[in-house]
Amino acid sequence: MTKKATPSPGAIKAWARLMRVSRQLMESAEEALKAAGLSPLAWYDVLHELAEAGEGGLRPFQLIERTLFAQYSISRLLARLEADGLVEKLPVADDGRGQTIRITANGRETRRKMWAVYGRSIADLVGAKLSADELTMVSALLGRLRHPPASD
Amino acid sequence: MTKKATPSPGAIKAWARLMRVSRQLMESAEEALKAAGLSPLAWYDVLHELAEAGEGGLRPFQLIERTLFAQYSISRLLARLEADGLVEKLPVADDGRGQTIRITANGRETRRKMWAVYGRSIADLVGAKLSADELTMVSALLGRLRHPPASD
DNA sequence: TCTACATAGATGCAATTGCATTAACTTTGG
DNA sequence: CCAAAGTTAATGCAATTGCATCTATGTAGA
Repeated sequence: MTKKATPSPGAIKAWARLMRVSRQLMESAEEALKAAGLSPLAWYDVLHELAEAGEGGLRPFQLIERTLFAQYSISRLLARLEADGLVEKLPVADDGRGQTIRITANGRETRRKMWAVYGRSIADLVGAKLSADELTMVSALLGRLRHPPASD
Repeated sequence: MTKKATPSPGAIKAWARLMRVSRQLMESAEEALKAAGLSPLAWYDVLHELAEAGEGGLRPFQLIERTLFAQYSISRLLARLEADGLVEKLPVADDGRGQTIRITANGRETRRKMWAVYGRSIADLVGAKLSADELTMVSALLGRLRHPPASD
């Protein structure tokens, strides 16, 4: 009998804090971007992955794995990013179904501008609130909650 | 010069973990409810607040304060809950604009059923992953991130 | 009292999301 | 080589969300 149907008060509190705080912080960051006239966080996430991927770009399904967005969500997000000239879609040599998404110079510039605001939000909302050790501890503890228990 | 434009690597990592883990866990819980043929988490949040409030009920604006949902979101959610017979709307004696929302017996029952599933998710996803001390630590650290820095 | 302003809650409309399906390939197994 | 099954990405349509506004009521000050 290791399965508990009802969580401990400590677990409930940790859960509640996690849900509430993450939502609040996310909204604060989102708000800051909007106030600066920039695009939503989801755009940043994708541009960030693409920037890290470099010239080789990424396939949409790889973006799905990395960002955890839904397939249709990525499909539409990429359509908007392309319409805005932030990414380009290239055919894939050995797979006629697929495409490779590559960030454009314009996309990199947009990402840079977004980071100026987003990074400051992170610094203000998290960096300024906890010490380096505490940050490490939070990361480690949250890491143990990953579901399924894997990857970074 | 205490304002940092760029967050430390530790802050970035903690932020990323927080956003990713909270989303994953939320989705897992949401999925479990759906798989059990139950309503979404937002319904639970509201029913929970109303159940705690007791016979006196709560005004919609109080629900907004407690749940952090948007005004229009609460307005529509309550309309659906009422349509399902889970809550009832009562006029307020001394304020003709307002109403008091009270949970019904049916609503309490629905909340109970949802908790059976939701509680198990919390136990599995959080309670089973960290010790009591670690849970306390997570709650404390996350508590320091509340924004604005206040209330429980 | 009357006007100006504030607060409570609902809602029209456009944009976004989620679900289910589809179209266009690829791969596998006979 | 062919049929069946799998993968990749897009999309029609309904439901939900977000924004801005609106109605109704309450409050404060001239």
